[in-house]
Amino acid sequence: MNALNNTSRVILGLLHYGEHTGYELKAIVDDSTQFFWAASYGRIYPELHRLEDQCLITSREEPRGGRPRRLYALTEEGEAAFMAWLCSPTELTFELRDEGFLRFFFADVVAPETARANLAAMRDRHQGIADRLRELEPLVRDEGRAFALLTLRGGIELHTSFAEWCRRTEQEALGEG
Amino acid sequence: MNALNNTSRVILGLLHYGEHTGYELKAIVDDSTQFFWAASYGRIYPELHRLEDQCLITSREEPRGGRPRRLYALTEEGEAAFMAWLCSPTELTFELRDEGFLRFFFADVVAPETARANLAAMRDRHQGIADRLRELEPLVRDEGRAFALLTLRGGIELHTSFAEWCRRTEQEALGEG
DNA sequence: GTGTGCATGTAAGGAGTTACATGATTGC
DNA sequence: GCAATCATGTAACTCCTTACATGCACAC
Repeated sequence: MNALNNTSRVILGLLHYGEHTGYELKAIVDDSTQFFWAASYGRIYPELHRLEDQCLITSREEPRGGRPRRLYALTEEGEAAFMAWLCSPTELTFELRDEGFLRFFFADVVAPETARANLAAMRDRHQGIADRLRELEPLVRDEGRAFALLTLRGGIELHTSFAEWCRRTEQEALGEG
Repeated sequence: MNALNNTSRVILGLLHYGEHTGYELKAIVDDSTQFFWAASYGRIYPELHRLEDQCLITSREEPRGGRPRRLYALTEEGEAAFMAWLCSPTELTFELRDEGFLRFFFADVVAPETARANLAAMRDRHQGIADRLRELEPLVRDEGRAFALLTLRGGIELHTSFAEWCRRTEQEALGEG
């Protein structure tokens, strides 16, 4: 009973809804889980091979025109492993690495204008993510997966709060521009 | 002009305020930057050697009783590299990996009680972090570093918002317990 | 015929955690 | 005497990104 690693959790989850190629999985991740659970080609392809070796997924060739293409699907074992993960009561992974916060933490050291610029960059960053997520909203709504939509809205809300905190702190701690 | 890696940024930053051992650096990180910028012994010690090779820090032996102990301090170059990083206008690293969100994203698949349990675990997680940060507040306040305190309060606020979102979503999307 | 997108992969290297190994000191 | 804490480090391993390499299909 090996625990699923980061990339395999999202792969099995997405394959639960239907067959996909590695390329498609990457595109889906980039438009949905990206901001709280990223994945790169360099992990997706090797992980697909590994999961197939472990019989959690199967694949079949399904060329599009003359272009080779491989579709992956969950096996029963894969489905079981996915469900077991979804329902397991283990501690939830939470990892954050935020350079904006780190710079702000050290901002005693720099001039107020620099601190303000850092905070503004941080604010832009989070506002930018929130905006990008907001653009995704109609697409996700049309897909009809209620929890995917709620997750997206959660992300929008969190990044908006983050940006708000930056804005407020700029004013309260560093005076008005 | 090598860019500083993750661990070196926090090491140089902390050494700006004074000499420390690797062990102390780890303890300080665990009580301050931990939740947005973690570091482990397995990275700190090798990184201290590397930074010394690059002449960004120096060290001296300073045994406490018979117990060997090595104190590290910034060199001028190290100070300059730290300042350059603090003021550089580059894109800010922001990485998040949140298993609570990932599970919630897939919650269409499971029974509502399971979805609610996942959300409750997520809420507890963030409430727990917020509570831990709140405990740190008096300590950080006494240190007199205004931005460290503001950062801590930012963390408390963010994790509290996170927990609030969980609570609200539990009620709105999954009905009352 | 050319660029964009679809499609699959590997190689290299850095980042990061965990477990292990060692040993002194301090307080109970 | 024993446990907790101070203190330094390495080894093994996973994770992850980035860059590279390849090639077809389709629209302009």
